[in-house]
Amino acid sequence: MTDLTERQKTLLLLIVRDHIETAQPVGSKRLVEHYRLKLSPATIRNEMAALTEMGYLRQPHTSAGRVPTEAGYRFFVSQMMDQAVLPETVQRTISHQFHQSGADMNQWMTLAASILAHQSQGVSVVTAPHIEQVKFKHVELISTQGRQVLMVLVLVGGEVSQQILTLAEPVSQERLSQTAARLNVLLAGLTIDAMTALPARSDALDRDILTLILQDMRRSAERVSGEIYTDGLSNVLTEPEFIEKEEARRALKLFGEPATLKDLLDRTIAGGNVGGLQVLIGGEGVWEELRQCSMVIARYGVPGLATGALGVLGPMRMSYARTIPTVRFVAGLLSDLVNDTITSE
Amino acid sequence: MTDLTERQKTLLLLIVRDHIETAQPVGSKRLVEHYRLKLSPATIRNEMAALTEMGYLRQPHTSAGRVPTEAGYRFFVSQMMDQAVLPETVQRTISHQFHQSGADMNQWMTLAASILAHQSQGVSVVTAPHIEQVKFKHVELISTQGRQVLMVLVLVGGEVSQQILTLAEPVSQERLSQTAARLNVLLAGLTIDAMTALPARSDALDRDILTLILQDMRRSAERVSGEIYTDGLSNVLTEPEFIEKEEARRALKLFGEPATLKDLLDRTIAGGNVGGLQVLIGGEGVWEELRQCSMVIARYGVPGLATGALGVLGPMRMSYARTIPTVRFVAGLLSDLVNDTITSE
DNA sequence: CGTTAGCACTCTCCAATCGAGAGTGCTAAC
DNA sequence: GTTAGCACTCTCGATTGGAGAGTGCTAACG
Repeated sequence: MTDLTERQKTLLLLIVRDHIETAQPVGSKRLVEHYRLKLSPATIRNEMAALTEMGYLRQPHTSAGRVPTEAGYRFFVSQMMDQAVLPETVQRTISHQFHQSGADMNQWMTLAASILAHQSQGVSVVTAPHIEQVKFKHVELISTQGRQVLMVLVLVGGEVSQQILTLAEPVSQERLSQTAARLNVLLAGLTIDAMTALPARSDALDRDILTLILQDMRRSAERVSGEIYTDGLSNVLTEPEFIEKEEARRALKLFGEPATLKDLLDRTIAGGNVGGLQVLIGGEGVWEELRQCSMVIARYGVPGLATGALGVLGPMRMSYARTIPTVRFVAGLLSDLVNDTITSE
Repeated sequence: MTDLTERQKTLLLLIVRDHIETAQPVGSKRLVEHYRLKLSPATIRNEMAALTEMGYLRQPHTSAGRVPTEAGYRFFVSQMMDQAVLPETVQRTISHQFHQSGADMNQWMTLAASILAHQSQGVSVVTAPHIEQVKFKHVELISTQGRQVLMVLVLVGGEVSQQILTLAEPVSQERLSQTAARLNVLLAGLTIDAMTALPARSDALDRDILTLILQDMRRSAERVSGEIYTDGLSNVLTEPEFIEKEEARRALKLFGEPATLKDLLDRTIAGGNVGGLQVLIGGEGVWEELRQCSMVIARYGVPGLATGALGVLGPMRMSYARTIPTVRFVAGLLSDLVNDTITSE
């Protein structure tokens, strides 16, 4: 890594860049001509041989050009990381889109997924921010008919869940409202732990509802991330490396199943600090299905309060120069938005 | 259509069936051997020539076997329609899965999409049931902090929407609760029309909230169907006809965009009677993107109250014998579920 | 008259072949 | 350290030549 000469470094970067653009193995001659190097092809060949020796390049067959290995990409990305910036015009366009959309989490997520997919020409995933410390805020009980009751539960942070429950016997709306009012006072701002520590309620209805509330809150706490938004699935098929359907199918399948996807996103970036960007190249030897792919992922939100994850999946040959700053920028934007809506609690 | 002899009919059905199974053009010899026909290949050839003449079959090239045309498939499907039944064991398994899942619309939709995709090996789409006559049921106003207020709106039928709004100035939770209570009494059971006919409210807060409620209800009314659930996207790539990536890509793209998808589903089956099944073969000359595909779609729910749509997309060569009864069965199941939760209103 | 055997014909598919082109590694000279 | 020259290797595309499958037609058969 460090034992590369300056010339080797620039050469390696050029090769990776060229291969990302053309999807073709890059040869010495092409390199010289295309980038007007002040060196002869023969010299380049020597350097390329050295880089191959060191594991940064690979030849698909004896006489094709060179192709970056995962190590090669990794080097490229490490250079990119602290340098790539999104053009200001693009930044403004994106910001604009966000500010123009409603103040609705759902829309933000969809928009973020759409922007990521478009900019990167890859498949995007965004998980809704998840409140890390689940706290009760408000409950509402609405009688629908007979024994059916609609329970709407609001958590601190604005997460809302609804559930239809069937009581043992019909209960009037009046009594339901009283129960809700009672619980709202009693439970205001409590965490799960605080609620379980509460003495048992004498009223049977109170007890039942309380149990359901706890159940809902636990379910909410279990989720490491919220709902999943994805976009750009069809981009998978445009990439030349996915002519081999089997590879494409695997990756696509991974992304078609929200559960797996969420798992992947959560696990790779678990506990990751917000703002930090992570680039997974070639599945990092762990995810067989992603052997040919790369992912750029990041966490966003307010640590300790509410965070979510977002990322882009593409071929290993994806345009990092474009994707990395975009992911970073959108993550920042979402963090701000989350911050604005959350900190007021 | 009617001028087919009995023998031609059985032959045509066999050919379509065989081609669906093997994905290969079917020849006269194979047909005789594989189905132990009491005829010689030569006779079959004559009949096949006739069927080709009539437009039910097609030869990809001079000397390949025959392949069904869209008309051929259509004939096959029309035979299938009132005959195909889902094995009882499968029916039970599916019912079981539904009854085991929670009484949650969200879960039902996901489950339905998953079952359809699995059974048919195609891509499934399900739209949540949509209340056709939007009526107010309940509103809840919850102060989050300062001027931010969370409004939860419940419509008759259980549809819930939430929205964060920012008031001109801070308002106490007490005042919000009063406002909500007042509106709940005033608006109970009203339709959009009835609400607009209401005399203007004197209280400014009442007026603002009322406007927002109306806005939400209108938005809800505009949607012909609810949220979209889909599954089995990766199945697209397993089908041999999608080796030609371009076709696959088109169809996939169509399904990747919820908006388009919803439009397609709604338009094809708009006003269709619940229970009726519709089979779109080869895009019916209208949808260019689906030239190679077929869709089996149905509406479910309670007409005039709440209906949704569901369907399966696959290659034109899809297993109708499997897909048609599955779609029909799942539609029936969902109708029952919707009926159970809705009629009690 | 419907059915069947036989046969010539057509077309695809596959494998083998071949030459062009690209790129390399090595050696020797600058 | 850099470069020119050259022999070598390997892929890719076009071409070719069966093999195989399936057809349509004709003539014979019951």
